[in-house]
Amino acid sequence: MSDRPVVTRIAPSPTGMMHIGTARTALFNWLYARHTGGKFLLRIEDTDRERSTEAAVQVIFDGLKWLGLEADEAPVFQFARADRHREAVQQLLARGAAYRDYMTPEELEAEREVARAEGRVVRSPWRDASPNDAPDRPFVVRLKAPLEGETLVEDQVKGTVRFQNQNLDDLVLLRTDGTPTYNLAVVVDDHDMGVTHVIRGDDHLNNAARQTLIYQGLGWDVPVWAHLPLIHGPDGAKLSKRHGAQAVSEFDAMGYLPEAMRNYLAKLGWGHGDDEIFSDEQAISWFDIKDVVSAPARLDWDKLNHLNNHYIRQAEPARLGGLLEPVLATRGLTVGDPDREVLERTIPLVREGAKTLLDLADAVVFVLKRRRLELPEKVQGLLTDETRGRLSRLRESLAGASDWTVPTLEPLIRSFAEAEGVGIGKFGPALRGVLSGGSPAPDLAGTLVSLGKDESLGRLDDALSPAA
RNA sequence: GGUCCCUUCGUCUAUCGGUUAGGACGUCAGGUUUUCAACCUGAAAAGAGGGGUUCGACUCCCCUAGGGACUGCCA
Repeated sequence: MSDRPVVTRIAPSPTGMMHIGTARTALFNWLYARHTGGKFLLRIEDTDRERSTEAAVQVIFDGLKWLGLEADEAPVFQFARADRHREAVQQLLARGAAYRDYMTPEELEAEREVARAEGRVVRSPWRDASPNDAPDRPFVVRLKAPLEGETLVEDQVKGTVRFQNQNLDDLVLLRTDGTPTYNLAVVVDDHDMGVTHVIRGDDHLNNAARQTLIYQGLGWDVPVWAHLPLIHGPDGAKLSKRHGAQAVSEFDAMGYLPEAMRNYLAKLGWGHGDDEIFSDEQAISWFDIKDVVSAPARLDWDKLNHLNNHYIRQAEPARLGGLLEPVLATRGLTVGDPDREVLERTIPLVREGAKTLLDLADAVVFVLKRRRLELPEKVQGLLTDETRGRLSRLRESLAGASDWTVPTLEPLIRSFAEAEGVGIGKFGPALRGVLSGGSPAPDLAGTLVSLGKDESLGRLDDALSPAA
């Protein structure tokens, strides 16, 4: 089976949000499939009928799409395959690898208590009962797992993990109502989908041993396992709401770029020497599950921000402008057609310090303001008679500028300051205030270029003339 | 309680028995400076503890401690 083409999968259950840990698991599966030239599949584990709404499923699609990790084939819905799962159970029953367990909930509860006290696993008395003794009451079907010996999980990241079979309980395969359980469904689906490598969260390492027993009961090949350590919050505890974010959609809403997320998530638990920033192509050519780190990693916002800043600086201004529009809309700023061009030339001048798209939006509001600007008191305070005089003289040299670019305006401002016999600090803050209305803005020449000649001179005139 | 996993700077990590234990983020100091950033230079900062194995352990083994997962007719 090792020379079959690689098939990986991500198998989230639709809970209404997509956990960032799921996103990283998807990334690793995707990277490995791409690296080996195999396939990356998606299965929706929607057997919990209460939680599995259409909207919850959509959240998963959206999350994967946003991350750029779309599956190579149409998704498989687990619930729809229940008949197939039951069929597998019939096979197990026929082979004597499973049995009907008639324990009542009360009996089970009691056994659980005793078992725990004795430090052993739950055992059903029906395990070895004759089929003739079957009472007429509801039953579950359990796997008849071996009582002795050991089960080995050959894990690509953890190494060989040994489990004593006496510590492995008889999994419920079919519930009283005849519906299949998770562990059964996973095994049957992975097998049917041709999954060769099961790459998933650490929390399933124990399940791997028990699922191995199901594979063996069915006489199927066991896939290659790879259990990834979980992502923890900055404090080392399991990542949850209070750490700022845990859902993919939240990272989107906070203004992170998908390529930054991919780079960051890839570095969380995997790495390639000293390389910190790398492209998808590089990650794909370098990635190997064997190089995944076996210790859990903590989410580090500073580092994510650093990477996001890098990718914001790399991105096409037009694309960033498009991404900014919905963000700006939440601030009540609509972007019209002429604004798009303005935005596109402004973004390169202000993006240096932006860690997120939210920061970028802040950096860009000055250019979207409409005249006449309201000047905050701080700015008005700067407009002394002396400074007004200076600004109006500057206005004249600006009006005569040969062209409206940074290379022209920058020296123009410098020589103006020289001619006035003062430092730029003498009028720069006032100029900026007048042009930006007190909002953050780039350096002076950049601000002028962003606004354009007409708008710049207009704002200057507004400030220098008495309010209407 | 039981089973299993994990443990290098604050954080993410490199090291595959022999290194001044490297890089990145962050931090601190300095520089640049018309705001906020960005940027440049430099610095501090790590092998959980204890036993082994070995000429030699961060690296291999054992124990302890700490953290985590699982222990459902949830997934």
